[in-house]
Amino acid sequence: MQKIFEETHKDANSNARLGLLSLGHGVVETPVFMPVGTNGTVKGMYHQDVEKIGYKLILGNTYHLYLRPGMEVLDQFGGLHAFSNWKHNLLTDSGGFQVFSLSGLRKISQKGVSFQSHIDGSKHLFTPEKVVDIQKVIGSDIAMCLDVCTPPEISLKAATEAMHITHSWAERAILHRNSLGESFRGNLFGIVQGNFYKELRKESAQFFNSMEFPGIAIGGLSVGETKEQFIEFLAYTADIVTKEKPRYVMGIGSPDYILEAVENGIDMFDCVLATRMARNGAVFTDDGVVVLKKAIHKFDARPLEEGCTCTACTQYSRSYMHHMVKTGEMLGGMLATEHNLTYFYRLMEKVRAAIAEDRFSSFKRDYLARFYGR
RNA sequence: GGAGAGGUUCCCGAGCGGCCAAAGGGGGCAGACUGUAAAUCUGUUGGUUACACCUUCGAAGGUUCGAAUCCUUCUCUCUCCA
Repeated sequence: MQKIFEETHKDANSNARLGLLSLGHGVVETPVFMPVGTNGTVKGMYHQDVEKIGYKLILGNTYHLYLRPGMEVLDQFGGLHAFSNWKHNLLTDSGGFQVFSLSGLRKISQKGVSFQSHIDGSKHLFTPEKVVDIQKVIGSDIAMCLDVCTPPEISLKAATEAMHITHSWAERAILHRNSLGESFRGNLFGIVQGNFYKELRKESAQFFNSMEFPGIAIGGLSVGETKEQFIEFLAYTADIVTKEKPRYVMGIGSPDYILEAVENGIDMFDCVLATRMARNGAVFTDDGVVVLKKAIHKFDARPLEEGCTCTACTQYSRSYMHHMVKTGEMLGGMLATEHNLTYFYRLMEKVRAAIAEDRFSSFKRDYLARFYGR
């Protein structure tokens, strides 16, 4: 197994760390936030602008891309990089989360997960092997194992069963990856599950520590639990997952969740929040979230955030952004998305600088105090 | 001048004797959004001393136990004919 991660600095007063993640389409500095581009596009953004902000690693989604445009199209174009003209790294989620969020349409068995398309209702089966195959065609630099993600407050029995299926699927995914040899060029990551039971989290983390995965994700968080639960289980799980490999918490977040993860030594995270909230008219700033549709911005000539380099902040006022949002113009969502992605990129730059200077914990405390207006 | 249609809560618009403070949109306001079935969804939108009362369906008067709904007059708008 090839080593793709190198820790370059460890914060003196917390578990936060800096690292370099070497992937098929370039090196990525960690901790890193990855924008989500489910359908081969970060909604509302040109790839060139995502790149210009500085992002070198974005997400795609196996489930969505498999349904549309389908494997034949992606195969013809030689993968998603060429098809979507994205020159940097791609991480694809396995569809495990869709298995969870589209739960009304799916059925899980030891064999795999059968589900109905949310688009046309057609029936499909995902097995751990098939999901590896799909991500091979997509050309993912990081591919995720098919897993079973579960919501909070399920029984120990149900959580155990879901975890065991996740583990057996991981073993099969590894075997299948190995059988593909050189033709599978991505890095297959395992996903720790275990719901909100510490004994299961421990078992799952140890299981994945022992497996031949180049990176490990902590899954099953940010699925509807309280923030206290999130913090508790993040810290507990992160403490057990090996520090030799890149560690990825899936599906976060907001600045508080991200900083919490970084403090626990997490290297990677992705979230739709930045882009979705932008499309719904809310932008992030160091002073908190600004809801653009509010009348308070109607005559405000200031930019969204002083000093921000994005298009909205350098060329338009809050008043204009308010107008864009109120009128439902496409440009509003586009500008807000670019702003939010710029915001999160700069936040991560500040995070990395703080770690480099061994002051992450105070940075986190001060940042959140300002963000939440205290 | 003649004939017809119509004036409903911020706007459009349903209602055509009681279940109407009045459907449904829109707009406004508030909230949610965390491995994207989301440029989406939810709540709220006359007043108050609030499981009740008050004011409200162009205006005034009338019929009725009861009227946004029926009658009379007035007023305004629109369409057609002169």
